[in-house]
Amino acid sequence: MNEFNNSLPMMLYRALDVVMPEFRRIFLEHGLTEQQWRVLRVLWEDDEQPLLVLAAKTLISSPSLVGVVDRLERDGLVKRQKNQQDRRSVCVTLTPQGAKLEDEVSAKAEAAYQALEKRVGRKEWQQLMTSLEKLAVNG
Amino acid sequence: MNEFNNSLPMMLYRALDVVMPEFRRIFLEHGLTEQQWRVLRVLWEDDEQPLLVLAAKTLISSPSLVGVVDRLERDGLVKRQKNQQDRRSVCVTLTPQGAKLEDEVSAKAEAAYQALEKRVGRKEWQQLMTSLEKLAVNG
DNA sequence: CTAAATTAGTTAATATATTAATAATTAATA
DNA sequence: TATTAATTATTAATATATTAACTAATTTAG
Repeated sequence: MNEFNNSLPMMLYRALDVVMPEFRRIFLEHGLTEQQWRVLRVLWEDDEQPLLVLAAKTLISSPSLVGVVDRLERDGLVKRQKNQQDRRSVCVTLTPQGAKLEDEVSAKAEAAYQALEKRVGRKEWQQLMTSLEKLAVNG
Repeated sequence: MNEFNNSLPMMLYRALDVVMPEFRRIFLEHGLTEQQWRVLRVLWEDDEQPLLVLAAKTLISSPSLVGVVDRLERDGLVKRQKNQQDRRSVCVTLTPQGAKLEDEVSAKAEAAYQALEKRVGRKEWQQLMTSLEKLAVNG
């Protein structure tokens, strides 16, 4: 069992299991799922992006993202806009309501993130990030 | 964008996105999903385990695991057995068919895993594992 | 010993993931 | 330029994730 339990994929899954619940709880307090938050998080940084770009930046596959954006649109947080240059493309944009949500959520999320970083320790944090970076490249 | 893109959670997700597709392809060749494989993988190592223990070892939540075991049972790979000592508990057991599958899948999965380890490099691999281990503990 | 708290497994409701396929465009090429 | 190929978003089918609630069985506390 030890082998499987300590395999790289399981270690990665375990890391996420340890880290994410607190963030999800914060998101839920504002009626957001983790994926919905990811989309908003990207749009807050840089509004008005094609769905495909959004998919890449949020690491959400296109088929999944369609649904996520559907529900964000249903809740009045984003809207779809057709691109006139390339009519295949759809731009996702924040509504005023979606933009406003940033203030309410980001502070808490940022605080939790800082607390996590502190808990892990700066040195260990850097080591982990460096390793993950390398894996993403030559994995 | 850079901040979010390089946040710990996103780095972890990206690592999994890089690592898992190849394994999933192998599992799919044998009609298995990743989660179904995880359950079998644990049972191959140690057959006949309560659902709750299986949930812990596979990192699949109980509600999800119920469905995974349902489908494994539907496909004749495992069966449920009621525990007479504690009638709340349900033991999940391999069928002969489920046990047989090990030979067909494990070799390929193991080969892919070794290849990955080689690609990453022993030293970097160890570093990453150590970091993930620490995160799992004090994250 | 019994009522209350706990535990194992499950169901329910909703959201997301995965793979394959499709419609509508746009780009590429013979 | 008439087609073929590639691209963007989407749908479809199935499987899984998440949170809450619920049932049955077992413990625990009083």
